[in-house]
Amino acid sequence: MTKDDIANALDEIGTLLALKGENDFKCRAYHAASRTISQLEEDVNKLIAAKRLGSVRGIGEALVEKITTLATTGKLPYLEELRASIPPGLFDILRLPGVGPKKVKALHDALGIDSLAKLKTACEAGEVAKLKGFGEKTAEKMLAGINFLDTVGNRVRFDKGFALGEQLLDRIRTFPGVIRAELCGSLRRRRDTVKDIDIVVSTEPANAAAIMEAFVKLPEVMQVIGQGPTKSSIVAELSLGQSKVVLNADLRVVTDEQFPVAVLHFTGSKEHNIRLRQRAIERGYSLNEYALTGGPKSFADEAAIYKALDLVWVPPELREDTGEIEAAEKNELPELVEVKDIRGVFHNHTTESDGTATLEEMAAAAQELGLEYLGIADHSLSLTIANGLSPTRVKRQWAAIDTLNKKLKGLTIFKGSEVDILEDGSLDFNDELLAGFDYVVASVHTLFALSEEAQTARVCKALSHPAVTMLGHATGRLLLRREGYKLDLDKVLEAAAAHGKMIEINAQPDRLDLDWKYVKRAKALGIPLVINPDAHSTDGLALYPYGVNVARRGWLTKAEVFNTRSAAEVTKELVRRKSVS
DNA sequence: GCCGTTTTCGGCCCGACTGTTTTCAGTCG
Repeated sequence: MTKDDIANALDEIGTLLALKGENDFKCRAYHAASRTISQLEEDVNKLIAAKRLGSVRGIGEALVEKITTLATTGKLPYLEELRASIPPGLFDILRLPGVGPKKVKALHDALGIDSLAKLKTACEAGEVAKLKGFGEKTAEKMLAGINFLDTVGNRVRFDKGFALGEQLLDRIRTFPGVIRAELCGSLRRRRDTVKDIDIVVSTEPANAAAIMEAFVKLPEVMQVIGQGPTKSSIVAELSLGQSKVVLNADLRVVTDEQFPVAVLHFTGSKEHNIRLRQRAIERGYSLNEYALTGGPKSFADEAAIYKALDLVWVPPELREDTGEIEAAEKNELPELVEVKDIRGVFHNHTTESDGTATLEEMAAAAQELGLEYLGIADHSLSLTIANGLSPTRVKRQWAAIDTLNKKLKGLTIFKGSEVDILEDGSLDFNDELLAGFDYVVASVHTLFALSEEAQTARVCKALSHPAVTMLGHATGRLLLRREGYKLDLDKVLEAAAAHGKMIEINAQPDRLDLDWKYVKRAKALGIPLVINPDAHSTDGLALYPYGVNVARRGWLTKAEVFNTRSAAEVTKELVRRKSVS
């Protein structure tokens, strides 16, 4: 059982208990434990073996027992009994906006509703509106929710959400009376996917109503969910080329004095905020979205609020309650890597395999971006679907790179390959050819359906090969579209650490693979990370900042990201690695 | 369910908005 499996089980228990009408704090304890387990940097089995699981914050006697049972037997009778007592269709109903566990339970208890289909029928028959605590509007909203379930309320990729958020923000900043406006929430925290857009604006109170009116009438508005004097919610849409992005967007209006506190509050995460409020209470204050009651009256910026709570300013990407409060207390937060620190990238394709730009065009684009070096890593022989290179074509490409390197000023091209990891964990080129590359990115592109055990062994074996420099897109996931292949990532990270390999943070917005939680674990194991755009075009090269977001969420400093080094340092290190292999 | 320098019970972050009520529960973030 992986951490994620255990975390999913605990999360499910929390939801099942809520649907049964259990004490909300008990449910929250399970959800909190789920988060804690999924973000654990240590191996959960080691914690169990060392009898240290109970010392983890939020995990007490009862949870130690359940987690131990899960981890050692792969099953949990308690969860199975809960599942048997709750119809699975209730989870679907729970997804409707404005419908929580209490309403789901009431519908089930009173009308026996256990599926969206039955709920729809009951709403249309007027049965739901007659229930105590329900009414016509509730029934209408549920019907609307059922119809919109496919488009609204779903998470979207960060880059798409950010595009819509920035567009709304730009428009809001032009409203009369707006003093300051910021994107908050998960967009500001740079999460890989987002569920909504949070925007905070400051103004004189007299302008608030007019700003709300203008907001709900923006051209992007599909639907107005709510409109009050200080808060309005809409469903907004934006066309992005072929695709369309639809998201909820909330706007909060505050005075300019309240602005820094409001931005802090709406940046979240919820868990980070809870810790800050507890800290405020310990100091005799009370923190809400408007002020730190009992403390300083006004704040120049967020840092001043943190200071009042005896903390240094925490970068938004770290605000997940995964140790940042403790680190901020001791002034031990890392100095996070920045986009400007990236001096080159390694995993990129050309027209030789499945890219759309030639070697020369890619080089020109890299120079345009101000990069010092560009690694070319086209696909290897067996990946015929991507026009993988034969050894002959590889050698021809090397000659082309040598020629280009003589001509170029200020840009070094490195000779790499994205070599397929074959089924048995061996590599798709022979050792002699592999030795001729400056570096090798090893990736899985086939046989996604192998068992976890086989897949893990396959990747770990590849990592033991002396020619391999780094592991490409570790899990093969496509955000919101495809799960990664089954893999014990903790074992993979340990193998990478043992063999001194690097791991890529694939910056493609639909991959962002390695996930930030594992980036943190890789950091703890001392594994160097490399931010790669996996570019298949000149435009694709410019995607690496999305990988920087992941690196920052994984607490990485400049020194922990290999491609922040200069071309000369990179050359030296790649040569050194080849000499020891 | 967890937790403890107001310790083994009684708390558990805080507020806006909606729809149902007639003072509030539920949901959301």
